This record gives sequence, structure tokens and C-alpha cells, in this order.
Amino acid sequence: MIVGVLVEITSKSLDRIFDYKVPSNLKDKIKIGLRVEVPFGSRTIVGFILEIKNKSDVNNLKEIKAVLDEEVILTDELLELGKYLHKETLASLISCYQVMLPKGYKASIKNKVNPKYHKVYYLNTNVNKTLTTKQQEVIDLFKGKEKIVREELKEFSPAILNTLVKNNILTVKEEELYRLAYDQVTKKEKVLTEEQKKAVTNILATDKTVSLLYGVTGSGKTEVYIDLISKYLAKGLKSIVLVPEISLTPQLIKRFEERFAGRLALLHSALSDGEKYDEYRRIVRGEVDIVIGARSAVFAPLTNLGLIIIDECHSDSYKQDNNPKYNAKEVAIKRAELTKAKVVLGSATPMLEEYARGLKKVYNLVALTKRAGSHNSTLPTVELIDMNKEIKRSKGHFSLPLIEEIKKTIAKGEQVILLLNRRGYSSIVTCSNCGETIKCPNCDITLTYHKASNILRCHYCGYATKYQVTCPKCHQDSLKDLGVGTEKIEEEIYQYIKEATVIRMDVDTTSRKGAHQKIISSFAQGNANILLGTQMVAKGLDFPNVTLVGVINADTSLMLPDFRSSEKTFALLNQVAGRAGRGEKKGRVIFQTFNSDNYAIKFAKENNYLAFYQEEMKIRKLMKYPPYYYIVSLNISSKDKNMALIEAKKCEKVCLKYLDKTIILGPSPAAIFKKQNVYYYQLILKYQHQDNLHEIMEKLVNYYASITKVNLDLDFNPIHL
DNA sequence: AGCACGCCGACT
DNA sequence: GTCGGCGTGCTC
Repeated sequence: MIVGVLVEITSKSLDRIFDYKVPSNLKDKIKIGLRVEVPFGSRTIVGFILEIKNKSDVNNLKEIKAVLDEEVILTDELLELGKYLHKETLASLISCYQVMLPKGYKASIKNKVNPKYHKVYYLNTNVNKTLTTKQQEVIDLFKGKEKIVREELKEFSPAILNTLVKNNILTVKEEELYRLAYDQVTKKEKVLTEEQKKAVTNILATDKTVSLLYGVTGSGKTEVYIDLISKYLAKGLKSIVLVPEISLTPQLIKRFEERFAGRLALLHSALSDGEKYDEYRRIVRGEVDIVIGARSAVFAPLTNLGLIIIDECHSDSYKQDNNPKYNAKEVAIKRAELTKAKVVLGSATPMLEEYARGLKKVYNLVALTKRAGSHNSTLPTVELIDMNKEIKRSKGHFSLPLIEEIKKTIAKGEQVILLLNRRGYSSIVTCSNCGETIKCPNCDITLTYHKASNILRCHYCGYATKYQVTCPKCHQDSLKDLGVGTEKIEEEIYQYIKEATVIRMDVDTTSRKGAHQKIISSFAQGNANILLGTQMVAKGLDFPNVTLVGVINADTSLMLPDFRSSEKTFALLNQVAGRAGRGEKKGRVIFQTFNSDNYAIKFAKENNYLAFYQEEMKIRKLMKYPPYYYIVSLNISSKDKNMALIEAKKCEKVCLKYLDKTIILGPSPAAIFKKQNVYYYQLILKYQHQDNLHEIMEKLVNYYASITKVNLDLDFNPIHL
């Protein structure tokens, strides 16, 4: 017996199968998809069995040393998905399999996680022995219980329990203990609105693989998900729910827990390695029906998969930005096709690509147009504050009208959410007088400030211009690098609003485990009247007492050097506005902006997704961006600065020669040109139809895999450029 | 990736 | 004489 093993070394030159003999004592343990320990050169490493055969082209085969798993972790379905990922992203096959597994399953010994065990006592029947009082106390605890874990018998000394075991009254076993505990309360289902019921029926009836559930904020997409999951469950089919990491809030988890207690597994970055490992084992063992998690949960090894839900499907967190650079949405659709499952994409602000596919009937488009929560919860009214006019009499970053509204809201005993839109703050030069930013004449993309060389550069085409403080629009010497944090804003709030009590929520205050939960419950209990934070206050939060939402700087994210900046701004503003007025009381929203005429801001104020979609589509068409064009970015890097440029030019030449219908931009120095003494150049390809593109890219990848000193890294359909 | 092998210069 | 620098090449 010979096995083909894919070794766990991330190197393109080793990304292939190595054959090993199987010693006779391990023969009956061998299955495809299991991990084995093998000798490799002078060391011992871990790999996956991908083939079982009885012949090999290689002569002196070594023997495998050990089989590491009992349960197959790379099921046929995952093996297939891995091949798909490898083919689509051109990342190494081993990296495609590694990305599917939690840390504890990966090879390196320092990450190794083991199951946790605890002692469990069982009461034997037919006990007729006289017991001591202490012993009787223990036995009494077994009333109505089959077993008791040691931790619950803390007050009893080991001597008592040992005697009971010795006398055959109790039996003790070592059982695996799952590290993550869940609430076991099951709540009754909420009654769906007519609109929600129709959405569910529609999604169940469609013969299309993908449904796009386009529902305004507060329209109750979660109820639709929950109902769909139950319906699939009734058919014996399991579900995966993907949510952006940032919106995996305790509030959301609780709703699923309440409905699917005991049948739910959770996979996200806030879990410890041990917890993740345990959750994964529960899934592998078929002990759960629903998996809820961030991006990589799309690979959860559930069998009988019926449904994959992708909430907030416009979120860029579904794209992984290191290898393999996959998009969980595409993987979900592929997986659904392989298993005849369905995909539901949900959003109030779908990405343009998604909505376009909905309109073209590639996806089944389902709309929720009304707020569901309570009978009179309607969408909040939004007001724009033109900071060009207000700046002179504003206090710090706060305009007078915003300060007034905050004061009024606090006085009524209601709560406020304030968003500091920090996206795009770093290295973007803005005029502090008129709000102007400098754009690339070729790409319509904000230029990025490079401190070291004191120039403004376009990340797309490489255009560069010298940085000057004079604003080309208002001619004031006010062009500067912006940068303000939530701490500074918090100070200002206390300075101008005496009655304010603030809770801050940003990466700094939520990094510790459980901090997120604490902040949310503290605010929900009314311990503060203002919740101030970055993007994370915009997503998924549901506080009925919040009646005012303020955005301190609505338009900083418009200035991102990214063709999706308008889309991102619109989505962010729409979402944060959706946090207001979710209960009985009507909500109000204030956006402070320097660009009150900008269409993204204007349509966000009007809550008009369709109008935004149409306007943005025009620009995308004109500028040849997605969804009209596909994009591939090539990143060429080397420790040798000259060689990096030479090779980047070589790549350009190859593209020019073979890709006749493709627009080629660059090579230009990458966003971060020099990183740990490695120099990076970037080429961007734009195309609509170029049949041989993948083939050419594969050839380039293989070529650079064979040479050292220069590296080529590809990103198909990149989110950030 | 990581380890051995190998061929050159500095030095207890 | 030997230790150790890192360029090259191989791993079933």
C-alpha cells in the first residue's frame, strides 16, 4: 500500500504529492483526508493523504511514521473545494487546505491543541449498601440525573468519591469537555410579517442557486434567516450562516442561540484556539446542525448541507487578503453547486456586482421594503449638516446643530450613537478649509501621501505629483494629513456637552476577550447616553432606546484611494442610520459633511439605494471598473529593488503580448513600496472577455515558483488595490 | 520552507 | 590547522 501525501510546507516548489509506503500495522487506519506524519529530508513533517494506490514512479520510498486523526477532517467535499480554490486563486494547494482548518488542526507542534477532558460520574443501579451521610449526600444529587461532572461535586473530597467508585456505587469516566458553553434556553419563534413570509416562500421556491435578499435596515432579515434555517432543518438539512467578523456581536449570537440551543456551533476569531478546535470537533462529529461564523466558516465540515446564508453580503470581510485570496461568497456558491444547496445573500446595500446579478435574474432577487420590529418603527429621517458653512462656528469636530440634538436626546432620557468614520484617514491629504482632496487625472482615484518622498501617488497607475500645502480649489494653505481618534472626540464631547456619558467602542477598547459584550450590555443597560465608535457601531446593533445617530465625518471614506469608496461610504452611512429608531420611538440621523452635493451622501440621506446604484453604475461603466470589467492585480516583489522593477516590466510584456483585450496599468510601486526590505511593484489588469487570461496567469505563477529572489502574487477580483 | 553540503576567509 | 559565513540544491 502506497499513499500520496501533500506535505504541510508552504512553498510553491513543494506543492505536489510525495509518495510513501504504509507499514502493515497502519494499513487499516489509512483513509483519504487524514493527516499523517512522514519523514521528509532530514526532518519529520505532517501532510494530508490525498491518494491511496499500489504503485509509484519513485523507487526508494520511505514509510509514513504515524496516522494523526481518527475522524476524516478533509472530507471529499472539502477536498473538492480545495482543488477549486487552488485552480481559481492559483495559490498553493496546501494553503487552500490549511485555510479550511482551525489552528489546532494545523501541523506545527506549537499550535497544537488537544481535547480537554473531565471526570464524569455515573450512578450504578441496584445499590444496596449502607452509606455514610456524606456518601448519601452525593447519591442524592443524582436524582433525575444520569451523570454529574467532577466540577459540580467540588465540595466533596476525592476520598469520598474514590470510595464510592471502589465500592462499585459510582462509575467514573473521562469524557471530552467542550470549552465553549451555550445558553440552553429555547425561545418561541417570532411571528413573521407578511412581507417576511413572502420572502421565505419565494426563497424556498426558487430554482436558482443564489437568492439576493435585499432588505432595508431593520426589515428583519435575521427572522427570515431563522425561519429558512428551521424549514431546512425540518427536511434534515443543515445550514451555515456567515457574518462579517465585526457584526458577530453578542446580540446576533444570542438570537440564534435562543432559537437553536444545543444545535449551534460558533466559529470566529474571538474564540481561543481550544474553543475553536472543540467547535470544529462538534461539527465533524455531526453534533450540530447550524454553524455561524466569519469568512472561513464557509468551509465548516457539515454533512447534509442545505443552506448557506451570507449576511451583510456587501462586506469586504468575505474576501481574504492573504493567500489563498478567496472570496467566501464565491466559495459558498461553488459549494452549494457541488452539494445542491442554496445560497442566500442578505444586505440593505448589496455590492453593485450582486444587485446587478439580481436585476439580470442571475440571482433570485427578493426585497424587504418595510421595517419589521414594532408597529410604528419607520426608517429614521436623515439631515445633512454642511460643514463648509458650519465649520466656522462649530466646536471642535461638532457642529452646533449636532450638539443641540445630542443635548435634546439626552434630556429625554434617550441614547445616541456617534460614528467616527476613520476609514481613509491615514495618508490621505485633505483641505481642512474646503474638504478638497487631490485625485489622479487618469484614474479618478484619491492620491496617497508618501511621507518619505513627500509626493502624492496614484496606486493604480503610478502617477505622482509633489505634495504642496496650497489647496488647488480654495487656494488656502490648508492641505494636510488628517488623523483623529475616538479619544480626541470623546474629550470634545465632555468639553461641550456636560451631561454626556460616553462609552467608546473601537479596536482599542474591544480587543480584550469579552470586552465587546461588556460594552454592548453596559450601553443597553443605560450606563451611558452616548456610544462613540468606529465602523463597528454601524453594524448589527439593536438598541431600542437609541433615537439619534450622528456621523461626525460622513465623507472621509469617500476619499479612499479605491474605486469602491463611494459604495463603501453609502453602505456605511445607510447602516449606521439604520441604528436609530428601532424601537417604538422615531429615530433621527445627522451626517456632518463637506460634500453635501456628493451623490453617495445625498442618496444615503434619502435612503435611496436604487438611485445610488444607478448613478454609481454609470461611473463604473465610464471608468471601466467592476461590475463592467474584471480586475486582476499582480504583485511583483524582490529584495533587489532593480530586479523587482525589471520583473514587473517582464510581466507587463507578457501581458501585452498575450492578452490582446486587456487593459494593463502599471507597473507602479505598490501602496507600501518597501516592506521589511522587500520592494513591491503592482500591475493591474482590467478585462471583460479574455479567455486565455487564467492560462497566462498560471504560466506566470509557475515561472515565478521556479525562480528564487523574485515573487509573484496574484489577486483575482481584489477588494483593495 | 528548512536543512545539509560545500567551498572560501579569519582566528583561538 | 578549524570554525563559521551563506550560496545551492534537494526533499517521496
